[in-house]
Amino acid sequence: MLTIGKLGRAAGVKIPTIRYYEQIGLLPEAERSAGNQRLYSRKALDRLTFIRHARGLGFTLEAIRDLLSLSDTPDQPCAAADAIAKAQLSEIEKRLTRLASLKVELKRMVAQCAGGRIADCRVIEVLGDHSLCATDHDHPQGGDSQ
Amino acid sequence: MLTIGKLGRAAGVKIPTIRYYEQIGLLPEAERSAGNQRLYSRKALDRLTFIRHARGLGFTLEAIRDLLSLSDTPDQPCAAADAIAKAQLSEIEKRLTRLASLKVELKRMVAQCAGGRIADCRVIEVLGDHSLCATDHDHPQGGDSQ
DNA sequence: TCTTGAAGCTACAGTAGCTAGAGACATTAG
DNA sequence: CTAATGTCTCTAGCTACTGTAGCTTCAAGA
Ligand SMILES: [Zn+2]
Ligand SMILES: [Zn+2]
Ligand SMILES: [Zn+2]
Ligand SMILES: [Zn+2]
Repeated sequence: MLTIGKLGRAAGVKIPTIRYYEQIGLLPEAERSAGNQRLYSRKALDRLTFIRHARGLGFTLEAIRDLLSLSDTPDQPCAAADAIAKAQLSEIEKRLTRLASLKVELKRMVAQCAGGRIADCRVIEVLGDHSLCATDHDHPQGGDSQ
Repeated sequence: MLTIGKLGRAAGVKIPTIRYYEQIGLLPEAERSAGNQRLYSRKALDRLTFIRHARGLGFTLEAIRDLLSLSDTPDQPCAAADAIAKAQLSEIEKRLTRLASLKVELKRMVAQCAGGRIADCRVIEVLGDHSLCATDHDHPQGGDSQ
């Protein structure tokens, strides 16, 4: 059995994060020692490692919750899991597209500035007027992350 | 003078967002009508448009705050503004790199699954074991967005 | 056995950038 | 004048944590 600190080091997850995952029900409530400290099994380490890896790939905690519950029913078909992964892939692709166009715009902006006074700064000018942009680079409404 | 609704429509910003920007001091406190409703000048519209455009390019509100205060001193050299833009560009480039490697991993995962039972699902398997990944795609610590 | 320092506990507050809702007041078109 | 729409303040909520305060417990050395 591992203490929370060892579990955290083993999985690469910070202690408060582990407690947070327990609090939101992503990890089951840990067993406790006589002195009320959390104790974790090997299985808990696997689960946390799964979570950490999925987070590293950008999945939301909600998606991870679903994936974990799917992985508890190994005989079911995996279509649902695959669908979650595909959705994540397309989300990432969407963000990539958007970031690529932001990059183009920012590069243009920075390159066009001659470096004089603020009054003549192309950066400030372009920020004030989208019609000076080359692309549409639309504003997103719902953003999650990384 | 514009009411908050007209200002919002003109700039493409939702009403609560405008009030939020005022609350955090990104927009100055608006003048009020006899009936206590906010009234905005053309200048306020320009400022909000600037904010919205910069947000659309992924700048944080803090960066925008700095850019706005720089643009109030038109005779200063623009190096500071350019530095903010360059920092934003490199942030975007960092995210692009990361997202590109996530995309590779996710594509691989999805492609390798033959679509059987969960027990044999490549998606679930890879999520549980990073050594099955082709790249490092490191977990970030501080994520902001889009 | 005693002591000390590290590790763990709970609970709450804070981060970014909004968004949504309740319940009251203002403005405007017909 | 009335009804519909717009706006007001205030509060709480979202994601995924992170940090703090003020305690208790544990492990190792003397
Ligand atoms: Zn410049
Ligand atoms: Zn633009
Ligand atoms: Zn599968
Ligand atoms: Zn991996």
